[in-house]
Amino acid sequence: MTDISESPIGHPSQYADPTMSRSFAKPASIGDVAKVAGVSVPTVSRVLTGAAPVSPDKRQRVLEAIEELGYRPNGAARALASGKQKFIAVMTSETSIFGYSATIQGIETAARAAGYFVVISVVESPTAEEAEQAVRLVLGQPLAGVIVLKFDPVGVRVLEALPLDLPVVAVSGEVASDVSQAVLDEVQAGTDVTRYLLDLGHETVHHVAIPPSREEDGRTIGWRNALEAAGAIVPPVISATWDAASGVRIGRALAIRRDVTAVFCGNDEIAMGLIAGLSDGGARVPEDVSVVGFDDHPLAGVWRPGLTTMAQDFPGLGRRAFGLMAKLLEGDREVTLSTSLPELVVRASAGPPR
Amino acid sequence: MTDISESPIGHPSQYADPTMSRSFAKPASIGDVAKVAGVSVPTVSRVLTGAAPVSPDKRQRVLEAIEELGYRPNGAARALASGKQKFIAVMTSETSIFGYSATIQGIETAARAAGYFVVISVVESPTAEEAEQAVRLVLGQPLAGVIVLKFDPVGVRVLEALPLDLPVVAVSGEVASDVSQAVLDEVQAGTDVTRYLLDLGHETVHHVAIPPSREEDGRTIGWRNALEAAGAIVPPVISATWDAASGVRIGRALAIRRDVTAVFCGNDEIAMGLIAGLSDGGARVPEDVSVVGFDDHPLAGVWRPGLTTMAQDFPGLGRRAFGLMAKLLEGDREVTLSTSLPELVVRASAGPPR
DNA sequence: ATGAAAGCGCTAACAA
DNA sequence: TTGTTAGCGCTTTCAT
Repeated sequence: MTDISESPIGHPSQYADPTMSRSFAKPASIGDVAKVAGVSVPTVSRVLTGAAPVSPDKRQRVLEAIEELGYRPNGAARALASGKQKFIAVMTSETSIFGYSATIQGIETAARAAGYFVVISVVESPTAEEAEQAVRLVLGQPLAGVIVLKFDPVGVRVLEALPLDLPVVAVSGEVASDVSQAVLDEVQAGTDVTRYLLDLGHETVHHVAIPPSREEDGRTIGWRNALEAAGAIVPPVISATWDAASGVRIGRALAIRRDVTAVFCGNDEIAMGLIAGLSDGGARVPEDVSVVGFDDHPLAGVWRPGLTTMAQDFPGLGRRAFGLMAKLLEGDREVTLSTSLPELVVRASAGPPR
Repeated sequence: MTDISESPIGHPSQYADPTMSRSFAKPASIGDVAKVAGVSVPTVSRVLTGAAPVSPDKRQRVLEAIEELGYRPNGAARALASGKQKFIAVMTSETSIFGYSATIQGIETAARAAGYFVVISVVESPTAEEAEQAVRLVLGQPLAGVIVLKFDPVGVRVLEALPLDLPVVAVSGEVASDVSQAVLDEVQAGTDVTRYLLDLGHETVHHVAIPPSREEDGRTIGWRNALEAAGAIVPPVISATWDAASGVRIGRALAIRRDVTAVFCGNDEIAMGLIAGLSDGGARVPEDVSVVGFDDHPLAGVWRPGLTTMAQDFPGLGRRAFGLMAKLLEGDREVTLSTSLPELVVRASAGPPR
């Protein structure tokens, strides 16, 4: 394994005093500032928050005192006294997978613009107990609201465990009627890609599915709908994991089958893996097999052949989710649904059947 | 562009009362619980925190009251009274790029295990003003400490703006002596990959660099060291952006040059782009040009040819960073440095020169 | 084991 | 414009 070394790299002289060495000095409080500036505590508070006007000279003295003492307001006290919290928790099973991280990024961008911070709460397993435990821990923190990423069963469990007497927004997944929700119309999108492949001349389309959030994910449902509407046979769903390597394995297995000419993959990582596995097995893409992905991963355009895929605007999804949260934060309790439709990006991995 | 629809999806009957419809009801406090349970406030606190023993019957009554009222402790009040905060801010310029998100994931995992939550603070531009503003905002929140991702100039600025009278840990970048820091030995790693290519028989190695954190990043320095030590000529550094597409452009340009037989890329996305560009330009990898990457991106093994790369343990880096934070949180002010060495993963994208 | 009292650092309501 | 007085909801002494 990797070597890891750990070593002290210096003892700054200001910490040489043994009485100081074990903890950080107690920070200056608003009272200290008031004393140094020769004003009352609320006056300091007023220059800090701008809640009320302060005469120029006092304001100046306060500012100097703050500078001199290196004063920083205590967030906990502020939150307690004002009743306003600035943290939005994002509860999710994942932070690294493309769709998740891009969505979180969108939430963060919108939250920051509104003066809020995003707190990450990862819940690993989709059991009711773990969801409840995570919710209890999270709600014990000073939070303004919670956004749940419901791309998978973990999100479903978390949302079930969450009391609805505080601002809650769900992202993606099945639409519920009691919570504001930002979603992508994956059913329609799944139908659209499948239709695209059918229109290219393929007799049917095989589907490699991502792990579903409940019974079946929207992409899979859309795929089935399109096939049935076209009177095409509906082949059994092939299940993959979130990992690209599972796509490789499936691709190798598919390479020897003459009956598969078009494959719709539940996401781009799987599609890229599938293409690799297919070519490992001697099948050419798109000449022998057409492959389309889902999401428009940053590497989809760099892949060879360029991956045709359904572009999902995850950052936009995240921003819309925060938009719904912002409404709740303002006191508007109306439950609203924000939907957007993914768009096909045509590159080179799909074409007419051989 | 994408269609976005937004619509109300229901007005739950319990909110029909107009007096309730514009805000959430005031939550139960510990005093309410005490009243219902017929005990004192501190007793409720004791069953909540476990700070002191409580008789079984009172504990039971308290638990029932909590359940009945749907009581949840107020995090801000708790933080203020106890002086203990549970949030660790991670200040970074990015959350989606592989190295960043994998590191944050490692921090989160370790933090969660220790009962802490990660707050994301994104700083977009590497100016002193923006860094100071971001620091001011972040430090106005109830935080236990701050971890700075110093992969780039933004991190450098943020660290400069950060007062050191609270727990601060830096991740990666140049080693400073006044802050605990978790790093990967990128200089050594850069030397190692370059050496690997040289040993394969290449006369020299070209380098496509990622945006550097200050003057030059460690990977580039290591590359130069190896070349100089071997007496090889040092070609000019080729600069790329974080984007894989920049690798494609560079690859196309490089495809027509006979003098480049080996290229060391600053990260895997660029390497994948480079391979795509090279093959677009008619050059074969590794027959005509050997390419190695850096990081071991999740798709590196799925790429064709499989990408030879320096594997960086980002989640481990994040965990080590939190480990240093945990020491500071316990009051140990010793400034320590934790270093680990990336390891070469040999796949198929590099070989002997033609 | 339990309660009374004090106080964490700040903002809000009220006078002046 | 400013200061005084009260809390915010919890934890922490300190008695008992």
